[in-house]
Amino acid sequence: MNIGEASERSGLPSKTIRYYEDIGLIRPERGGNGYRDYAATDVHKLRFLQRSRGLGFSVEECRQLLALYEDKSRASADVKDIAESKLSEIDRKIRELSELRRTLEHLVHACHGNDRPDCPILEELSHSA
Amino acid sequence: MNIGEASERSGLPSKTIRYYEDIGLIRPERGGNGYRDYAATDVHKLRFLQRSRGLGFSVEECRQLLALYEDKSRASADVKDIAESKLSEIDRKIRELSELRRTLEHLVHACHGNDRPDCPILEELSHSA
DNA sequence: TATCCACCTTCCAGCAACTGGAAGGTCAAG
DNA sequence: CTTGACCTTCCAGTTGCTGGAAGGTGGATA
Repeated sequence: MNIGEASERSGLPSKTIRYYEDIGLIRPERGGNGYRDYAATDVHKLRFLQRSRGLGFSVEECRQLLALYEDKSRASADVKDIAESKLSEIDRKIRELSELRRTLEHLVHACHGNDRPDCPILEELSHSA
Repeated sequence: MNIGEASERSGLPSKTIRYYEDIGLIRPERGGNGYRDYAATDVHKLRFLQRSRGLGFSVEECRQLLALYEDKSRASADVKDIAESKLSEIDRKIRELSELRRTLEHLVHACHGNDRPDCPILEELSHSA
C-alpha cells in the first residue's frame, strides 16, 4: 500500500513516516514508480511507534522496543534485560498516570469552584513519588 | 532554595527549569544576588511538569494542566472541560500502556527464544485500538 | 489522447523542547 | 584571599518532527 493509506491506518502523518524511514526505523519496499510500498507488518510497526511515542518513549527507546520484535536471537539476555527494564518503566508510567488522574479528578469534583490560594492539591502532588 | 536544589527535588535538570521559566511556566522569586529562589509550590509544579512531560503531554498541554491549579475562577465551564478532556486522554494512555505491557510481557515469557519470522505479536498489536 | 487532480517523490527550512558550553559573577570553606 | 562549587546570561547544537516548494505518477474524465 502507498504511504497515504499507511498514514491513515497507523495514525501517523506521512511526513513522520518518511522521517522514521530516514532515521532507519522502518524500511518499506519501493514500487517500480519509486513509491514506497508498505506491507501489513510495516503498518503494525508504525502503529506501535505512534503509540509508544505518544506515551513518552523516546525514538531511541522505540528503536529498542522494535528491535525486540525483530531480533531473531531473542533468547539473548541483553534483549530480555531491555524488555524487562521497559516493563518496569511502563509500570511506573501507569502508576504516574493513575496518580495524575486521581489528582485531576479531585480537582474537577472536590475543589470545584472555590478559589483558595492554599489548595492542598499541589501539596498532595508532591507526595506521590 | 536555589535552582540546584529545585532540580534535585523535582528531577528536572537546571537547564530545563530555566527553559520553563523562559517560556513562562514558572516564575520563581529572585534573591538580592540575582539567584532564582524557589518556593515549595514551585517545586511541586516542577515535579508535576516533570511527570506530565514524561507521560507524553506537550508543554502547551502542561501549561493548561498547570492553569487548572492556578486558576482562581475554577468554576468556569472552560476549565472543567479542559480537565475532563485531559481525564479521558489520561484514561486512553493508561489503556495503551496496559496493552503495551501485555504485549511486551508476552514477548518476554511466551515467545522467549524462538525465531519465527511470522510472530503473531505484531498481528496482535495491530488489533488493540 | 489530453488534462485534471490527488497522490507521490526529494530537498530544504523552520519549530518545539530541550541540552551543552563559554564567559563570567557569588559565596562558604580552608 | 583563593579555591571550588555553585549561580548567571547568551548562543549554538540536537531531536523529532512539520511545512512548503518543485516536480513526477496515475487513474478518471472530456
